[in-house]
Amino acid sequence: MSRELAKTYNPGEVEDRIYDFWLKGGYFHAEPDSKKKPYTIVIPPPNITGQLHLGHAMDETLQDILIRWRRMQGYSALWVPGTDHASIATEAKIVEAMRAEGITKEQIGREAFLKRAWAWKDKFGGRIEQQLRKLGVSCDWERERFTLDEGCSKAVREVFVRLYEKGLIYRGERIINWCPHCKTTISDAEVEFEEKDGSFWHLRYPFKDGSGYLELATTRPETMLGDTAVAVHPDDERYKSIVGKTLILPLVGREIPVVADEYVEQDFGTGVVKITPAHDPNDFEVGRRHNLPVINVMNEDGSINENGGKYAGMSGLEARKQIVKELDEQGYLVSIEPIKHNVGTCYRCHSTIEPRVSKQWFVKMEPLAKPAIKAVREKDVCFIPERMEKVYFNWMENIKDWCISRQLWWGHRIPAWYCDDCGETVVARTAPDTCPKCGGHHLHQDEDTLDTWFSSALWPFSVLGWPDKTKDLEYYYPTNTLVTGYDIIFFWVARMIFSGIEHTGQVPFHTVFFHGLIRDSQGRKMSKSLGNGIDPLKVIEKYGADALRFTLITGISPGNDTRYSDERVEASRNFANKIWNASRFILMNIDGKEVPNELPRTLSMEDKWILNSFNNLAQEINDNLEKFEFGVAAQKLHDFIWDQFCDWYIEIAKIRLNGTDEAAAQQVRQVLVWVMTRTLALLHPFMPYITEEIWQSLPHTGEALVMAPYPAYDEKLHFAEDTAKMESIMDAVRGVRNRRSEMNVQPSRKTVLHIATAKEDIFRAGEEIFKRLAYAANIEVAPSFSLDGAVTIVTPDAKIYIQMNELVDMEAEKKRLTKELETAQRGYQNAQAKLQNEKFMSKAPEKVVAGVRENSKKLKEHMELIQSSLDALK
RNA sequence: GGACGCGUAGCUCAGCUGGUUAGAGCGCUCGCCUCACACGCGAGAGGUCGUGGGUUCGAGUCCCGCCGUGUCCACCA
Repeated sequence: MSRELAKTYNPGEVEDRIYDFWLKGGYFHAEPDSKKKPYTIVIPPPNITGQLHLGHAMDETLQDILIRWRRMQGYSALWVPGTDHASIATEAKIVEAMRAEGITKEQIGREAFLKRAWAWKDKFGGRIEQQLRKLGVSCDWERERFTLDEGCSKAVREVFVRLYEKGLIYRGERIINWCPHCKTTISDAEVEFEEKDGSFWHLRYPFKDGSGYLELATTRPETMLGDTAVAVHPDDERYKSIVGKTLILPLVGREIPVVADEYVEQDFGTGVVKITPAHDPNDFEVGRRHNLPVINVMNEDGSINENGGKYAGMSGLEARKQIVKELDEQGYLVSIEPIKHNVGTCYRCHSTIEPRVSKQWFVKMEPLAKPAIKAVREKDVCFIPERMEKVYFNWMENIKDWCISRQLWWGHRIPAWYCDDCGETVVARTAPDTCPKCGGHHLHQDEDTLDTWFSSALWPFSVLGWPDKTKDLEYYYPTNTLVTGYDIIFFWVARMIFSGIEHTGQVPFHTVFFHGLIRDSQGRKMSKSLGNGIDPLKVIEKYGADALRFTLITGISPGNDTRYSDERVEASRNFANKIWNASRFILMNIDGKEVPNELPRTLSMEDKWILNSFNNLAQEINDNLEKFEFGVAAQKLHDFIWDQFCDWYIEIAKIRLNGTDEAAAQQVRQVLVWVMTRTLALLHPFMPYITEEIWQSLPHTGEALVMAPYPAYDEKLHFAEDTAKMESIMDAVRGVRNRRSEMNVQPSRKTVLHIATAKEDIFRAGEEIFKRLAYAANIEVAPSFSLDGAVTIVTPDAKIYIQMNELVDMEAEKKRLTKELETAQRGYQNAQAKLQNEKFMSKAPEKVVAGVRENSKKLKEHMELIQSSLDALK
């Protein structure tokens, strides 16, 4: 076969073709196999409304590396893909699209709305999956899931009913976070605090008995409409006498008591707090302790309701203005103080959250959190990096009940029915026909849906078939590794852990790998508002998926953020091109020849050296992947391929390839093919496309690299002696190149090298290497030479003379040698100081002492050789 | 208020349980279109590892203080 290969790698031509090849081969599909060990990852399901961004790209790349690696190692590696219905985000988008058409969801009703939503899902749900494929991810697409599909929905209902029956789900009136824009509750985790400029209104409330006023301050004056008390600290001497007295609420006229409660901070403000149980979580608690009435003064859209008297109908802001104005007019406003304070906002739309009392469904968290804390503490679930545990513990140990009902339509409808006849609440897996209490037939289902995260919390087992006892569940669960960003540790990771333990009796995964976030080249978070987002698909189009993948993992370390820049992708693209050209070189040299993919019987020094290096590499890559050190693994692969294989081995291989000895040429061809194909295997999880493409064109066994065995350390490839020899020669070559470069000798000018060494055999064997890589006309090797006026190079094992008298600047040469001597002397003295240090000798480990001793000896010899060169110049 | 991360070459970052002379990519300088690759080859310059102490035979690495920077949690009306 003869193929003209382009000088540069063209990913666009390769990627789709290779991906199709993988799909046709069914390589990504996994089934339970008793002969194999399972390895499972479930994808963090992206939102159906979402577009692929760099965060996904990194997340998926890391998972794909793990899955491909384990698959090649012989595991039954399953990667379950899927998407999340993302109730609040999706519903917002659909409502927005409807607004463009001039319709609201209320107008069309629930059923029609859901019809639209599913149509939306069908239209856009596939988009992100197609985008994922472009990255080269090896998900088992036959098992694709959706959080709102039948199986997941069944799991959701099952969980809800079980928790309800255990008393861990309840419905009650509590203070919840209300988003007036999304018109739904959100959980505490979904509230983001933002520092904003605000005002502190100092007010005074009059005593009923006319004995004056009590001064207090508030940041939300409009909530006074719902005030049902004023509180002071029980130990506060200033106010002890007034506890129990009655105040008249200005503007409203309601009589409210002064209560004593420890919640009040004496040193803050005036030490007096107005209590609005319906609109502040702390006030709610105070209200409970003192049996205060709860007066809700707010509508769903944040406007004032009928409890607000004449302010009813005004928006929150309007009411605030009007109330402040009237308070001022009537002498109740003391002062206005500007302050900065944290305001809770909705994580989706960033509207200010209005806390208000409402009847909602909650999950009782404490009993669920306890075993989940234990599982992480006892390392049944390991966090990488470990420090993320602290964040988790801090949250779990202070956990509050989880508000799970949402006033949305797109989501899992709460499986609760209310009897219109007797008011009974029925929670069931399927819709009940009759009320179990009164036998009535008039039941209506709760209008609300569940928090999106309620279904994603079940993802690791719902996608495997739970609550049914499936083969998949038995074989693939618990899953092995969860890969995600540290930003969703509360939303998702924590909730999966307690859900897994509660419902399956097992942790959902044994390891959580937290990667960092990707920032822009200036270190800023990528966001729509900044417009600094990068479209991974455009990057792939320009540089290739492999280049993007490699960029996203080079230099990363667990849990730390990284910066994206085009320059870094270019570097990865260049690396891909380097590999491409190395393979082009090999293909060129085996073209038309029968080259088996096996090691030849005899191996040269350099063959053994490269095999030894490759072997160490295999060991290191496996070790680093076990430790999730992706950045280190990528670096090692890069260095081996570029520095060792291309820059040295291929260059040296040319000697035999272009020589007259056909047996030797065949030998080196085999080594090239052997090392290249296995290096491609090592690299495959990182850069799947180019490696598969090249591997297919080289002699190989097996039908696809994606299923080829992953190289591991092999004792038979350990060649210490030849590696040391090769290093000696490489040192000498580098030394000669260095000297020639310093002296500006043209590469075309070949010179004779006189090599004085005790290891004559080694250097004689390297003759051709010197000729090719060190511009030698030929070499002379002997224990010593007596040459005048030559430039000398001193390496650990040799002293090399280059005879170029006319080019030698004696003074410069002297200076250089003196400097080199000084460096060596410093090192030697350093080593000697250690060897003479009794404490070092007695306390340092044997290995370290031996190392220093060896080093000291070498430096001594080195110094002597330099000295002799210096002497020769005089 | 609490917790955590980061501060290493001009830039972006590695550096695992402390152990010889601290690394890479990009950028820069010099020389090369050497028959795989100029998305390349060879060579080079460039670092008091934020700072002050401490532990140790030995600290970029461990401990404490400080400075700068970033993030998370809590939230005082």
